[in-house]
Amino acid sequence: MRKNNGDKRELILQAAKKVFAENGYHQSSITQIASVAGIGDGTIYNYFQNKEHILQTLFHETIYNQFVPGLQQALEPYQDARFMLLEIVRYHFHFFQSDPEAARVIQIESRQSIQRVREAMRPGIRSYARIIDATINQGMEQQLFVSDIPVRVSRKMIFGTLDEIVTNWVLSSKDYSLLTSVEPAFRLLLNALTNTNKNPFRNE
Amino acid sequence: MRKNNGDKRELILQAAKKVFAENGYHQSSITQIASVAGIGDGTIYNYFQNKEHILQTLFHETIYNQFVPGLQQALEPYQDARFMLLEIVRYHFHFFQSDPEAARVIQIESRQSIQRVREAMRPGIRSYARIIDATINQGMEQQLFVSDIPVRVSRKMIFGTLDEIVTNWVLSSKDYSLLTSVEPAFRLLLNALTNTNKNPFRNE
Amino acid sequence: MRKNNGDKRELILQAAKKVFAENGYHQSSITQIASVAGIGDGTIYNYFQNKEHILQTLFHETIYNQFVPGLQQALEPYQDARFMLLEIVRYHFHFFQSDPEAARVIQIESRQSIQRVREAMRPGIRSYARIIDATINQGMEQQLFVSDIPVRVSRKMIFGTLDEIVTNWVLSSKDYSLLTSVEPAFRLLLNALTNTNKNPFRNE
Amino acid sequence: MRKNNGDKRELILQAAKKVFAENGYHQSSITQIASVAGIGDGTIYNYFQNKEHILQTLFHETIYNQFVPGLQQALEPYQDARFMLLEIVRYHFHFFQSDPEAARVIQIESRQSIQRVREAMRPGIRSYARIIDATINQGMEQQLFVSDIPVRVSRKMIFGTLDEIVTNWVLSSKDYSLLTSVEPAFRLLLNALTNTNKNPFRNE
DNA sequence: CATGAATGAGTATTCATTCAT
DNA sequence: TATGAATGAATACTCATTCAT
Repeated sequence: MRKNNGDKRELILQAAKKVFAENGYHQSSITQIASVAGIGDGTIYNYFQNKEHILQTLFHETIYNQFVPGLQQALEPYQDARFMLLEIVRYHFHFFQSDPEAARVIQIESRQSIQRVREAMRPGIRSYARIIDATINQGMEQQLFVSDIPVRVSRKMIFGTLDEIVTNWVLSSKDYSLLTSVEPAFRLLLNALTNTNKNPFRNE
Repeated sequence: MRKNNGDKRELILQAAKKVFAENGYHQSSITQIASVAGIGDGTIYNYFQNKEHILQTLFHETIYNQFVPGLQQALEPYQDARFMLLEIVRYHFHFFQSDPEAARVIQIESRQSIQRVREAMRPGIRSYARIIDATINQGMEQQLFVSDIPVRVSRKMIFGTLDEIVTNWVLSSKDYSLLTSVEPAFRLLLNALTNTNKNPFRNE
Repeated sequence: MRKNNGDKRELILQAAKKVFAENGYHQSSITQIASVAGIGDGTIYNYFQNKEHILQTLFHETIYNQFVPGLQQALEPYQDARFMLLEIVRYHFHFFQSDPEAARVIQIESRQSIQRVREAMRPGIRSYARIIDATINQGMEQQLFVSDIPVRVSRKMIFGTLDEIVTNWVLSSKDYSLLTSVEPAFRLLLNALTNTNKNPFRNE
Repeated sequence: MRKNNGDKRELILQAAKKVFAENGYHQSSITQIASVAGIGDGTIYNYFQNKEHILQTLFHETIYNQFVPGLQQALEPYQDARFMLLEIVRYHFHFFQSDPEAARVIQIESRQSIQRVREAMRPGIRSYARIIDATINQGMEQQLFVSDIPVRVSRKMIFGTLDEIVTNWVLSSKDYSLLTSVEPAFRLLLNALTNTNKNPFRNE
C-alpha cells in the first residue's frame, strides 16, 4: 500500500524535525530519530538514503511544499504591492511562529556548511525569492516603490530583515509573539521601498 | 622566550580559519588544522582546550577584537547619523570582503546549534548591536530618523540586510565586489529610517 | 532471537580474560579483545559501557558468580570446621589452577588503583570473607579453634596465605601443581588456629 | 657536584611516591610529578630513563635499600627464632605504618602487570624472603618450629599474612594503628609454626 | 644541568550504515 | 517491509619523551 509508505515517511520527517530542533543536526543520531518515531533504525533507510537526506527533505518539504504554496495562496487576493508586502511579512512570521520546531531547524541548520544540504534548500528559496521579486516589480510598475534600487538588493533586505527577526525569536525564550513585529517591520520595509527622499543628505 | 607562543597561537587560528572556511567546522579535523599550520596535532592543545575552543576564539577575536574596534574607529569622524549609517554599511562590506575566509566562517558557522559556540559570539554581536542602536538613537535625536519604530526592529533590519547580502556573496563565486552593494543597500536603509508614510496605504 | 546476545557477551568476557591475562589491563586494547573475540570493535560497546566495565564484570562474575557459589556447595557436606578449612584450601587452589587465565587477571589486576574497579570486586570478596569467618566461628564454637584471636585477623591470615601462594604460582612458570600446596598450607593454618601457646616464649 | 645530583634524584622519587600513592601509576603523569617536585618535566629524564624506571627505582630503594637493611639491623639483637618472628611482624607493620605513601605504592602498584616493574622488586623481595627463611630454619634448628612443613610454604604464609593485613589497612581509612595487629598476627603465625598437633584431626 | 614547548604515536569511543532474519 | 545487532571507519585528545635554548 502506498498509504502506509507515505505515513511512515512523514513519521520519520516529523521525528527528525523534533530531534534536529532539540539538538541540532550534528548532535542528533539516527537512533534518536528512530526512537522518537517509534520504529527501528534500519527502517529509516527504506525511506531515506542517509541522514543528510532527511535534513534535505525536511528543508525541501517545508519551504518548497509548505511555505511557498501557502504564501502564494495568501497573496492571491491582493493587487496592491504594498498589501502584498504586508502579507509577506505577516505570513513569514505566522508560518514560523506556528511551527517553532521547523523554525529552529530552518533558521539554525539551514546554513549548513555541507554543500549538498544547502543545495536542497535552493528550489524553495528561489521560489520565495521569485515571489518577493515579483512583488517588488509589481510595486515599481504601480509606481509605489522606488525604481532606482536593484530588485535583487531590495529582496535581500526584505528576506534578511525577516530572517534576522525570526532567528532572534528562535534563539530567544520565545516568550513574545512574532506577530508583534509585523507592523514595525512592514513599516520599515515599506519606507525603504517608498521613494520620497530625492537627496539622501538633504538639509531641509 | 615567549615570542613563539604568541606566534603559534595566531598560526593555529589562521590555519583553523582556512580549514573551517573550506570544509566547515564539523567536517574539519584537528589533524588537518595542524597540518596546515605545519605543526603537530598535540601542539594545538598547548594553546586551545579543544576543537570547539578554537572556533570560539576565532569568533571572538574576529568580531570583538577586530570588527568592532575597527568600526568604532571608522565612525569617529562622523556626527550626522546618516553618514554613520553609510559608514556602517561600507565598513561591514569592506571588512568581510577583505577577509573572505573569516567571512565564510562567521557567516556559515556562526549559527552553530552548539550553545557554547553561540555564546562565544555574543559579546561581539552585542557590541555591534550597541553601535547600531546608538547610531539609530542619534539619528532620532537629530530628527533625521523616524521615531515611531522600535530601535530594536530597525537594528535587526540593518543587521539582517547586511548579513543577508554578505551571506549571498560568501556563498556565490565571489566574482563581484561587495562594495557595489554599498550604495543601494544604504539608500534602502536610509529610506527605511527617514521616509514618513503617515498613511502607508494612501492613494495620493 | 536473544540467544546470540548471551553468547556474545560471554564471548567478549572470555576474550577479555585471555587478553588481560596476557598483557594486563592497561596494556590491552579494545581492538585486541575484539580481534580475539572475532567481532568488531563496536560490538563490544553493545554489551559493555566501556573498557573498565569489562574488567569489573570479569571480576564480579568470576568471584561472585563462580568462585563463591562453588565454594558454598563444596563446603555443604562438612560439619567439622577443620574439614571445612581443608576444603577451603583445596577449593581455592583447585579453582585457580583450573582457570589460570582467570587466576592471572584476578591476582594481578585486582589491586587496581582505580577505585571503581576495586569496588566491583567487593561483593565477591565480602562473600568469601563471610564464608571464612563463618568457618572460623564454627571452629571456635566447636572448641576446635583458639578463641583468643580476633576472627578478622585469622581470616586475613587464611586469605593472605592462600592468595600469596596462588600469586607466586601465577607468576611462576606454573610447572608445578598448586594442589601440592594443599597439605602443607592446611597444616600450617590448622596449627595456627588450634595450637595453644599460652606462653609463647616458654622454655619447656 | 654529586650532592645536588643526589638531592634532585631523591626529590623526584619523593614526588613520584606522593603522586603514585594518590592516583596510581597509570593515572599519574610526568608533568604531575615534575610539578610536585618543583622542577621541569625534562629534568626528570636526566635522572631516570622513563616513567617506568621511576617506579622501579622507588620499589628497589624502598624495599632493598630501606626495608631490608632496617630489618636486618632490627633482628641483630635476637637469637631465639620466636623473638625474631615477633620482630619481623612488628617491623613490617611499623615500617609501612610510618610511611603510608610508600605503603600504598608498594601494596597497590607492586602487582603491576608490567614484567619489568615486577622484576625490579625481586632483589628486595628475595632478600626479605631469605631473612624469613633463615628465621624459620633457625627456629627449626632450635627445635621451636615444626620441621615437616616446607620452609617455602611457611614463608609464604608469613609474608602473605602480613601483606594482607597491610593491604587492608592501606585501603581502609587508616583510622586504626597497624601495630594493634602485631600481637594477634604474631600469635597466629607462631601457632602455625609450633608443632604440637601430631594428628591434625585428632578427637581428644 | 635545567627547561618546557613541541611532538605524534596510540586508543577508547561513537554512530551512520548494512544485512541476515 | 521492518528490524536492530553488528560493523569498522573516523577522530579528538593524552602524555611520555625529545631537544633546542
